[in-house]
Amino acid sequence: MNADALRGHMDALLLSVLEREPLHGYAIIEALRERSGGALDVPTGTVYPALRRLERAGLLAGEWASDGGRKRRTYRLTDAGRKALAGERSAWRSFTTAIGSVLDPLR
Amino acid sequence: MNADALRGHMDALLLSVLEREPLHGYAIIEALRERSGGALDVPTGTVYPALRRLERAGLLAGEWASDGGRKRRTYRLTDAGRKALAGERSAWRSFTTAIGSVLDPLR
DNA sequence: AGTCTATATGTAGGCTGTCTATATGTAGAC
DNA sequence: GTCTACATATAGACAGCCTACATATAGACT
Repeated sequence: MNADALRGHMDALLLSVLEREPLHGYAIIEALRERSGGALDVPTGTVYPALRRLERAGLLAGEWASDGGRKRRTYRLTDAGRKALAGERSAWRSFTTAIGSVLDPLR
Repeated sequence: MNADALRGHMDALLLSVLEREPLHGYAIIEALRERSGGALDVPTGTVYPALRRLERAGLLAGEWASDGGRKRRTYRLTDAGRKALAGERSAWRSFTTAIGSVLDPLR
């Protein structure tokens, strides 16, 4: 997976994986890997800053929790985040349609 | 169309639009707009440097031509470019499958 | 006791490709 | 003589993803 290709789609991925249940960063990385069948292996240096960014933007709400001695920051979708996710899904469809119409010789 | 979303897919678009026939930069921009039904309106400041980059990489071959007083630089796919296009198409499919598997709730 | 792996978060700095803004010039319509 | 379409190009800004590094706990294994 080319790194640049992910640009601008990271937000959609993070919001989407948090749609069903709140998760902490490490679990999000695993969820992305599992859901994509191993294709998406996003480095921590990408995910943690992105989560903070989405939190600052009000799309996620983060909260510290403890599991034994380990500290986790669990994120959940806010209402604004849920709306943003709908927008991201719609944008994704437009995007794939547009690129596909150029790339796909059948259309 | 979000600018960042295009990142890493510009090469595929340019190679693809040049697959059938050689075109010059301005015509490429129009072709992208037409093929995508207006969704793709790529600025000149993106296309011209990208074409030069692809030429440097050996995927395109450019040649100056004149139509009356107007000078055009027409680009055609090289053999390497044709191979690269096949790779880009394959990468595009993997990419949409991966993102789709996370974004699309039906899967 | 020491090492290793998995779990868990985070930052600094680099890279690179897309964008905005600007510059230059021809052709043709009005 | 002005406006729009055609045509190419560059400088600099910007954003976000990456690599590399730093830190720490838990548990297994030797």
